[in-house]
Amino acid sequence: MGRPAGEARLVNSEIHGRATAGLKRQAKRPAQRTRNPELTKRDILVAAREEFCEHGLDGARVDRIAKRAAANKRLLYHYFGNKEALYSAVLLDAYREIRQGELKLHLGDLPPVEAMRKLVEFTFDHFRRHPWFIRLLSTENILRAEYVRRIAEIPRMHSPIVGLLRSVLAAGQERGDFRDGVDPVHLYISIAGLSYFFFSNTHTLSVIFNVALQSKEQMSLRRRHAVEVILGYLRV
Amino acid sequence: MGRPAGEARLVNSEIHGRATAGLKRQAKRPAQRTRNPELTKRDILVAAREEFCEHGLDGARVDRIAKRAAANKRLLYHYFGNKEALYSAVLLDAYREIRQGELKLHLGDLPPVEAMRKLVEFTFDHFRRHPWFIRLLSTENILRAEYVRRIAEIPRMHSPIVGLLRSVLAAGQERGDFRDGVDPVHLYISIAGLSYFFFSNTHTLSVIFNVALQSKEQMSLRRRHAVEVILGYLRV
DNA sequence: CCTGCAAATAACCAACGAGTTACTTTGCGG
DNA sequence: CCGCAAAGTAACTCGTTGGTTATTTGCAGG
Repeated sequence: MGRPAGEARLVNSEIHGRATAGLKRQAKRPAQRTRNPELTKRDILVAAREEFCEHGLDGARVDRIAKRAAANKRLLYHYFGNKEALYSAVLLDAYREIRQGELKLHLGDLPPVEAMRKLVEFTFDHFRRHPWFIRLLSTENILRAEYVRRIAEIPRMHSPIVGLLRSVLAAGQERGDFRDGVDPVHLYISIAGLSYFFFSNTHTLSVIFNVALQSKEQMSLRRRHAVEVILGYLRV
Repeated sequence: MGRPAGEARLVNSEIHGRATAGLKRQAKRPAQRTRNPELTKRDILVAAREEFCEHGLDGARVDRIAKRAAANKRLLYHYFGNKEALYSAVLLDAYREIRQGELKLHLGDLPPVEAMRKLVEFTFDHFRRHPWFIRLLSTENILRAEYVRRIAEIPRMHSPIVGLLRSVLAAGQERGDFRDGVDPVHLYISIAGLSYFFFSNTHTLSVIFNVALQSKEQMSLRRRHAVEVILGYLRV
C-alpha cells in the first residue's frame, strides 16, 4: 500500500548505532525521558485512539502508535499485551469518556419540548466535538461489534440518554405536547442517526451532492433541520 | 492478527506440484477452466466486493480475493493493476448497481404523501437488501472518500432520488399536505440516515441496548418508525 | 496448419509488520 | 547505599502479503 513504516529503526541505528557495527545486541542508551508509567500508558492509549480512528483496526500500525506516543514499542506490549487488546482498551476508554459527557445533561427542569430540543442539539454537538468516536464506531461495526461484545463493562454501560428520553417523552405526553405510542429506543436511534449519518458520511455525501457539508453554514443548517424533524414528528 | 492466508499455494502444490520437487519454474499446467476473460473479470470483481465489504481496504487480502474468485492472483493484477485500483473498481461498480435500483422507482402518479411514504420505505428496503453497500460506504468514509473523489464518474452519478424528492416535495406543498421551507438535500440525508444508522450500527446498538435489532420484529418496527418520523415532520 | 497474442498458472521475492529477545537504567524500600 | 523490580530501549525474527517472473496453453485469423 506504499505507506511508510519501519523508518524509525533505520534512522535510529544511523544516529545511535555507530559503534554497533559488528556487535550484536549492544544497547547503547541515549538520553531517556524520566520515568512516568501512568503518563506513558496514557500517551500510548491516546496515540492508539488516534491511529485506530484514522486507519481502523487492520490499517493501524503498532510502530506508528509507538512513535506517536513517543514511547517504545515494547512498552506498548508491556502495558497492553497485543494490538487487539490495545484496541479493546481504546474502545472501553472511548465509551467511558462519551458516557461521562452525557451525564452532564440535566433536562429535568425544562419543559418537554425544550428538553427534547436540547437533547437533539446536544447529540449533534456531541458528535461534532468527538468525530473520532464516530470513526471508532464505524470501525467496530465493520467488525460486527466483535470487540465491544467481548468487553464485559460495555454492555453494562447503557447510555443514560435512553432513560432521560423516556422521562421527557412521558412528561410531554402527559401535557399533551407529544404524540403517544413512541418507542424510546427507536426515537433515540432516530435522534442519533439524524446526526450520525451526516457526520459519518460527510465525505461521500459531499462528493455525491457536490456540497461542502463540513462548512459552518451546512453544519448549522443540519442542526436546525435535525431539531425540526424530531419536534415535527413528536408534536400532536 | 491470526487470519489464515497463503494456504492456496501450499494446497495447490500439494495437489499439482508433485513432479516439481527439485525443479524451479516449471509450470505444470493442471486442468484449467476454459477461457472466459469477461466472466473471470466479473468473478474477481464480485469476490473483491465481498472481501472489501467484510474487511475494509486494509483488512482485505489479495490472495483471499483470488481464492474466492477461483482465479489466479496474477489475473487479478492483469485486469486491475493493483489492490487500490481493484478497490476503486469495486466502488464504481457498487455505485452503478445501486443507482440502477433507484431508477426503477416512479412515484409520479402517487399522491405526495403516499409517494413520500414509498420513498422512505424504498430506502429502508434498499439498505436491507444491500447490506454490503453500507459496509463499503463506511470503509470509504473512514478513508475520507479518498477513492470516490478520485473516480471521475462517481461525482457525475448524482442520485436520481434527490430530484424525485424535490418534485414530490413541491407537489405536496402545492396541495397543502407538506410544510414549506424544507431543504431537499437535508431531507434526503434524514431519510437515508434514519435507515442507514440503524443498519450500519446494528451490532454496537444491539449490544448497548441489549436488543436484537436484526430480528424481524425490530426491522418492521424500525421501518414503520422511519416513515412516521418523516411524514410527521412534513405534515403541516 | 501454424503462429502470435491474450488468458491462465505456479513459483518466487522483498518488504513489512506484529510480536520477542536481550539487554540497560532508574528509583524506591530496607 | 544496595539490590531488585519495574521502566525503558534497540535490535532481531519470521510469518504474511502485495506484487513479479517465467512459463504454458487455448484460440482467432492468416
